Amino acid sequence: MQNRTHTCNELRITDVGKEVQLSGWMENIREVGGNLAFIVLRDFYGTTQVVVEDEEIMKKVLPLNKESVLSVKGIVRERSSKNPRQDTGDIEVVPTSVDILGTCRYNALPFQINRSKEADETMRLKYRYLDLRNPEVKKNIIMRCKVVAALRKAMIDHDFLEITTPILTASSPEGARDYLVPARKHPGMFYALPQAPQQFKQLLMTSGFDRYFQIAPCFRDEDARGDRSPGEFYQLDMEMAFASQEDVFAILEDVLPPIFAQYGTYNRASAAPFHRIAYNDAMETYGCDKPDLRIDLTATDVTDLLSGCGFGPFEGQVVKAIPVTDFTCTRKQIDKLCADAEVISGNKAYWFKLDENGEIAGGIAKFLQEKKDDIIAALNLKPNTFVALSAGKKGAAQKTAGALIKLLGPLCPNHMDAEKYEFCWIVDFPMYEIGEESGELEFCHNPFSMPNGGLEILKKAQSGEVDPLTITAYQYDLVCNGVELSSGAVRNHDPEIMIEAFKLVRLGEEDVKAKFPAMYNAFCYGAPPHAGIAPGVDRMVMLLAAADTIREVIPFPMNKNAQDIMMGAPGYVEQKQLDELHIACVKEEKE
RNA sequence: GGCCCGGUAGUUCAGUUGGUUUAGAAUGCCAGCCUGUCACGCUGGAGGUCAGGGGUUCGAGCCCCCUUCGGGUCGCCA
Repeated sequence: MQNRTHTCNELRITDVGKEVQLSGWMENIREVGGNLAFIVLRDFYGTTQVVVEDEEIMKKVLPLNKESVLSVKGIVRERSSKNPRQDTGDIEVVPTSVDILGTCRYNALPFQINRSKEADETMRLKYRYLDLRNPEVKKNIIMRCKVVAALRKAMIDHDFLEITTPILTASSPEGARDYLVPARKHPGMFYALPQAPQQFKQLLMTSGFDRYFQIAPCFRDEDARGDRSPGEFYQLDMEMAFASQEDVFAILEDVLPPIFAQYGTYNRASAAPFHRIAYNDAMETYGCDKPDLRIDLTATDVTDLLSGCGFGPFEGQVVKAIPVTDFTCTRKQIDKLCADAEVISGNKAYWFKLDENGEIAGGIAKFLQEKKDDIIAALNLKPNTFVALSAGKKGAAQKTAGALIKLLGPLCPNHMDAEKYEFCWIVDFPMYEIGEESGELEFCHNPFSMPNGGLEILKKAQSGEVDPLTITAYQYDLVCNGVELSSGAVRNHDPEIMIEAFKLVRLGEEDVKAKFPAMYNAFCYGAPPHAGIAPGVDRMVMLLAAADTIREVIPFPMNKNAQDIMMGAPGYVEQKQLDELHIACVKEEKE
């Protein structure tokens, strides 16, 4: 049975007189008196007005609840009063018959469809199928589909093959917490859902595939954030054989800007080559490893100048200063800025101003008067400049400065050109760090990256000639507007270098073999140099949609506590299922 | 797990140092009226365990404590 001849966004003045059939949801019915009512019929494509003048049809539709699904057969007629704000606003359909295809049994919905974005998020997620009826909400999902299609096309055009990799795989010993799946045929054993197809894609390189990509689902059992959905997310995962860092950069610099410019809320995106900032420089200058380059503010180290100025919290600490010229914010905004920075970073923020007369005033000014001239010279201050300050151990001072910069940007429109996409590469990540808990040398990121300097530099570190903390890796992040889109690396494909890299963190060949058996063994059979990266699809779409949270661009998102309250996941299962899986649940003991 | 913010009609919110009849508004819902609406309009109506529990007080939506739920953030995210 055919339900429609046209969609609800198709009929125009040129269709007047045609006999048509439309189907969709009854978004609204306006009964204006006598025997006259107007129905707004909505489908995926848009809305069309149906005018009810017939008594029989009126009797049929008036008792219906809004959001019931109708099929309307009728004649297209020119409206006597047109609506220029509606695509189909020149016409209306006069029904000859109305069929009810799906009744909405409730006259009170959990929220009004076209205002669902204002509703409580828990309600939206519980009734996501109603939330998604809102064209404003649906829009982001449609855009996501188009972006994914464009990414796929661009990658295929660059001679990448999309290859799917297993979802049920082995638990990996490092990184995030795994989602485990019990193995029915192997009591006590578990599969894990992949945190990323990392090892598989490197094995594909070892297999001789030259260019791989995949819109890959990734699963990590970690807590949520506004830009991090719990449980699962998608990456544009890619890897290239015989490739350098430059080759990877060139691909993404070619693939991403056109897609951002075409689909983004803002139509400007940085052109190739993207800015490159060394990790240590980013931390010094922007106070974070994902700077928002739309903001032109930077932090300056003023430790030598201010740590001994007499202000207690600066005593013996690293001090960072962020000058903001032509500052116009109120005292109230400054207080909020400092309070917000403290919430975000966990450290207090301080400030002073160089007022219109060139005097140091406000905030901690009284501790600075003695060194006024030095301060003005060091920071090159002009009148009407606000200076935000942070202090603490190096990391804490940087982090607070980073929080201040990201808060100051939106507060000072003259220091932020917000309506564009500004990409940058963060490069030269340190290979090793001193672990906070262990106090010993550990891998800073992942152990698969190629150290800058290769085998030689590792051997020098081993012999004490070189400080291992100064070794950098061919590891890079792609950042856009302060959002980390992606991490990637030139991989360590040489078993000898791998063993040497592990030696520095007190692990031997046996440990490498035990942790990454497939990859290590594969590399022993001749592996090509290779490099790759994996931009997060959800985060890209979030940026493109200028959405407040990542949940706005995921069709069926989970809540912060990793629950799908619509489906009831996670949920209890039948005892029989547990028995088959050899699982006995221990009741959680409450203290 | 720590810290911060929040929970008041179906929904979004207001609610004054703690004190005025029946805790308000908007929207939605229900009823009546309305022949060109398009956020239709007009009149009327229903709708509340002020998240739950305990405390302070002559008196608590408001102050204190506990619990719970939600959001943000830190930890965490090779």
